[in-house]
Amino acid sequence: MSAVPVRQRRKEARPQELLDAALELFVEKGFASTRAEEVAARAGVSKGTLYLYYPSKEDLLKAVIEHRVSSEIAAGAAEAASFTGPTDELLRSVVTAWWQRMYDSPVSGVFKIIITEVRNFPEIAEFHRRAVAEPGQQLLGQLLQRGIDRGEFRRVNIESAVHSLIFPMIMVCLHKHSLGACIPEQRLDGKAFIRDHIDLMLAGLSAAPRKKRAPK
Amino acid sequence: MSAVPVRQRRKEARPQELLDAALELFVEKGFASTRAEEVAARAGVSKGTLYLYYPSKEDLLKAVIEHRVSSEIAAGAAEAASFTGPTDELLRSVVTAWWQRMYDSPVSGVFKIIITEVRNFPEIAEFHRRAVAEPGQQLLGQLLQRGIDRGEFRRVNIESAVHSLIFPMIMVCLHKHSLGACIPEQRLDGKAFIRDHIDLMLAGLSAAPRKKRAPK
Amino acid sequence: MSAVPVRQRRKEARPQELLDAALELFVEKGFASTRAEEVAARAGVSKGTLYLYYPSKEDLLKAVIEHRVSSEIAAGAAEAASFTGPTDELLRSVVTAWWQRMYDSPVSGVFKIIITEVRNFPEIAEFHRRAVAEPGQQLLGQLLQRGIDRGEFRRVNIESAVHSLIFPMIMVCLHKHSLGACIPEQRLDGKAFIRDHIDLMLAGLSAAPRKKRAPK
Amino acid sequence: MSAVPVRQRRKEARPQELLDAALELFVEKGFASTRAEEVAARAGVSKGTLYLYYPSKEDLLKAVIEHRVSSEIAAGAAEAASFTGPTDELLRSVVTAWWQRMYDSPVSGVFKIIITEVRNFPEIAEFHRRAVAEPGQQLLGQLLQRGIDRGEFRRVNIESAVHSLIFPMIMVCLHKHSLGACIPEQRLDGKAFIRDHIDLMLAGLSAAPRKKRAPK
DNA sequence: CATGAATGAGACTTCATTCAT
DNA sequence: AATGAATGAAGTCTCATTCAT
Repeated sequence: MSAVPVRQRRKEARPQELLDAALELFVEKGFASTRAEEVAARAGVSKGTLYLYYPSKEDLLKAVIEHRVSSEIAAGAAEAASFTGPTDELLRSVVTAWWQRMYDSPVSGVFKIIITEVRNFPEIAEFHRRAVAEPGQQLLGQLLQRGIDRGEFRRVNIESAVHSLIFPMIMVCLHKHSLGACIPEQRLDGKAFIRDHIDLMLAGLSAAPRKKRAPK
Repeated sequence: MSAVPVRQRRKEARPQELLDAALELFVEKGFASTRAEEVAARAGVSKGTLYLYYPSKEDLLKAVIEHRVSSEIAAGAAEAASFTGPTDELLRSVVTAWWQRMYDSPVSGVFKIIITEVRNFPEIAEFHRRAVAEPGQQLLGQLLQRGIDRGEFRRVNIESAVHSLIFPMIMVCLHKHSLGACIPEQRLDGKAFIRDHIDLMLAGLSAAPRKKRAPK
Repeated sequence: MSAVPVRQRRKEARPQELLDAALELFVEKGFASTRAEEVAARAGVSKGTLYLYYPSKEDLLKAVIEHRVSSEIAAGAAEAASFTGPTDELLRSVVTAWWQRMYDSPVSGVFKIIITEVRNFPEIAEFHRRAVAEPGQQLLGQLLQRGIDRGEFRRVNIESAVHSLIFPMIMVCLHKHSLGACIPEQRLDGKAFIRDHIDLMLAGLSAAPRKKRAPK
Repeated sequence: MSAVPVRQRRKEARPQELLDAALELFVEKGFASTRAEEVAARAGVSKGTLYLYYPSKEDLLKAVIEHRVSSEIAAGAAEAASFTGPTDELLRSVVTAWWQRMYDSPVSGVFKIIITEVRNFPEIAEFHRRAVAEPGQQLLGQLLQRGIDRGEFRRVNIESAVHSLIFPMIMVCLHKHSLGACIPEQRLDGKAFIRDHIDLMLAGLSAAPRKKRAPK
């Protein structure tokens, strides 16, 4: 109701607001094509203010990538660890929920940024390995191992199976922020697809008697 | 006298050489971060010459994306159409070979460019739909349909299954040109993974008696 | 309760502290390359406080230049006026002491600032003429005139002789704050040089046929 | 007569023209207060062209300082070395001519730049030592030594005498580009002063009981 | 009085594009 | 056709100054 002061003072909220704005824009237009001033404008501050919080556009990029990603990854691991019951249920409920939260949040865009920018900023690779790849591989690997140990799954190559499981999940995130954002009519129904995908995976992993796999 | 001078001899190869150089660099550094002069330099010509063949950097980008992609996609379709024999063999041989050729060639990088740049150049989306998504969906959809029709596969949602099958293949291409190019030690063995992936898919698609899928 | 709080106690010292900090920094880095915030920081206050005392950076510069310079100049004049005795003694004692006090104090840096900044801030030229050049010329001119009048010195061009006398003194000040501050090993021994310089000047000014200079 | 082409091509002359423009401006306004675009404009080219020749403003500064300075210094040494005749003549003719050429040329401004910028760019100190201070000290030191050896001069401290001789010469150069450029009416007559200065120096150095100075 | 978050004009530098040769 | 010098719009970043607290 009262006039908003031209110069607000919200030091605590600023970094977060800037990161949110930067994430949106970096995902939308790419890092190099996003102007620092646009990020500031979307966060509702002036150009100079951005540089008060992040010493350079590159530092902003790194902050954007690291921000919230680790916690998102960790969140799923905790739930999965405490789960009791058949492993297919675990995949259908916990993993799906985990993916869904990621997909619905702006964090899903981070995959696009990482893929786009690793070769320009190799520190990102190290961050990805430490905060994304290894924990993810760990989490899902243990999950599959649990299914195998409990006799629910066949003895498959775990690393490959993890990739078969996870890659489509990432692709849906990438799609959401690339083609999916351009041609709405052909937007893929992420949720339905992931359900089908997990079903297909579970069918493929299932221990039930099946005929030969052709020997190599 | 007898030898045609090098410059002369290469004249008609120029556009191709420029496209190759541009593809490499756009994949490596991204479109916005690649300088026109770099492309020219990698193609062994001067900056001015680039503009003789492509009126702008953006036109060069479009030419790069369209170049060879359609033919790569079509190649697989032809072979698949003429294949006789069990569908799992078709997937294992033709599809794998098709992927492998793509993966080994620079064209694999086009996926990265498309994902990165669609939102900046929406014409790319249309091209992708027409030249990549629809033919690919068509090809693999028919392939799965064939398996179902022949009683080899279960009646799965074809669209979803196509995505489960194809997304990891694309992800491996993306990986090759992003993280895989940065951390060699964790480079994923594309060929082995795709073999495992197709096996897992086939297991999941297999018509063999299996227990219920939990109703939603 | 009895002790006045530090902040309080310093309040009236603020302008002085700011000038000292500014002098140091302007001499060290130059006016344009010194940030207002640096001056404030060196004076132990915040950026805003600086602007409480000086309305702009340029005003600060002018205050720095004018501060203490006039009094330094005047100091020598008073002592010289009251001196009785041979003029060479006057030069050796009073003038040397005057130079020494200047050289040892931060005021010596003002010469550098004046030379550097006059062309950007022409008011400085007028100040310099009024507060430095004319009094100095006056003081030393009278001193040389006294030597001539007393038959101690030859009839030289007084203006030139003043310059021959004073320019090296200024140069040593400039050197102290430029090259001398960078290459310590080649730092010139100001005091010894000024002694030798005055001896050489006196030898040149001397009216009488002279024997060799008194051994060290 | 004919229209000057908008885009001239004069690659060979450009660096020189840019250095001349930069020297003028750096001397006039100081390095930090001179905009790169001003330098370009004064050289008659656009901003971008400047960066075609010098990768940064700082590199331009270094090029400006090094340009022509060494050769100016060396020029005097050659003439002095070949001189035969009384040392006072040598000082009066060769050294004066050497100074005069320096003073009349834009190179005289380099002293101002060096003094102003050494502390910001310490590489300048090393350059100065190598290209200016040591050769100069060498040249004039030998000259004085020659006078002493020939019995023309007293046995003075050579280093100090060199400074007494040279510092006023430098000061006149500094003056020309600082105060002298601001208050024309009080512009010091450099040539006359240097003549008087050398006379005074020679009187001070002279070994013999001397009569009055030879009338001009 | 003092603070320091915020601003925005302005400086350095890059690079797509042009065009005389 | 090919070159590469030249341009200038545009982007990153700095910093003098303001002002709400």
